[in-house]
Amino acid sequence: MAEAGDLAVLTPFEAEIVAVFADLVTLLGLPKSMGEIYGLIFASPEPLAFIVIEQKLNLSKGSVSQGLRSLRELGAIQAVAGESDRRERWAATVELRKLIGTILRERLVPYLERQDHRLAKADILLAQEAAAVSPDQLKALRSRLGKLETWQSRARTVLPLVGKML
Amino acid sequence: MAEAGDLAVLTPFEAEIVAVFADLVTLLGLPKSMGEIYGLIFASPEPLAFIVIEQKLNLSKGSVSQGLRSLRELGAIQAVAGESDRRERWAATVELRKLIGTILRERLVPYLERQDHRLAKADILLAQEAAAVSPDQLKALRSRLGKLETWQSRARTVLPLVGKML
DNA sequence: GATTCAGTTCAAAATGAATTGAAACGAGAG
DNA sequence: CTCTCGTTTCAATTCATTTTGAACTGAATC
Repeated sequence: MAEAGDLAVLTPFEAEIVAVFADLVTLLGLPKSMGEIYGLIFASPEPLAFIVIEQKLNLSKGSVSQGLRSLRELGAIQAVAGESDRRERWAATVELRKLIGTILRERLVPYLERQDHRLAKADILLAQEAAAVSPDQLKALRSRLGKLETWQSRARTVLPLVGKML
Repeated sequence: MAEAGDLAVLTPFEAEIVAVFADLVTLLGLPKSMGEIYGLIFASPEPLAFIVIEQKLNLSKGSVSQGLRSLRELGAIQAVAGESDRRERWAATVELRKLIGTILRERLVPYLERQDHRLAKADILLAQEAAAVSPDQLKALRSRLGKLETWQSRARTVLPLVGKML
């Protein structure tokens, strides 16, 4: 797609794929630059060097370095044995199931655990504070807490399922 | 749960539920204060007045006003006919299916549409730029684009489904 | 019709996250 | 051993978002 001397400019195709991932990543609450970097690598048939990414996306060295690191940690990209020079080249992990799985695991699982703790604690606290409210109100509160627990357990069952389907 | 003169302090139970929603809302990329407000209302057997929310959560009038407005727009809370004084009282919409449905609709649907456009455009652009890459590379790119389109269509089918299950 | 009160608005401040860029690093070449 | 080149690190900056608070609105009360 890109010719040798054409390092500094995104092709329209690349730009579109970059936008796709920038948007996805923003939705997930990750830095946009990370999505852009991944998108560019994903849109490239051959592995890309650091400087190419820096120039095409017009990002600072720092951002590129950080972004590559995070993507590596997520398992979204891999280093490919450099050919001629000493520069590293980066290729996309195309199995996105793994990628999405990792993101879910890193964000959603800790989230669900925090919520589990809180709901368990809320159960205890409600029992302790029960005396302070009327029986009717207590019943209403218990019902609400029950609803929260129901959602929580649904989320727990649905989310791994979704992970598998995608 | 709260007695008449006890307006300014969260009970431990309330605090826990507030934290549950603050965290949920943060995960969804909405302002934390919105989650706190909803959580407090959700944790209350009777409708709450503006000033109670302001004091218990220690938020500014501005935040409370904004938060209540957003929650109203989302259908997460409703005004309840004021009894004695002229203050409004707010009650939680406990059907969370609707709430979650609304959030999904407002965030995910527009997102999916943007992505649809981009992928369609990318298809065209790839055809236009086909000449610039080797046949092998072109094949690889087409395959990647195809993968994106597959995920996209899976997301389109899975997400409404999840909305119904939760 | 003036006053009080509940709530809203919006410009400015605060916060927090992402990005930058300069310095440091370290591997390899000479 | 020193120099160069590619990359990383991290403190400072920039940018976006949320929060604040003072001024304002409008409705009910006197």
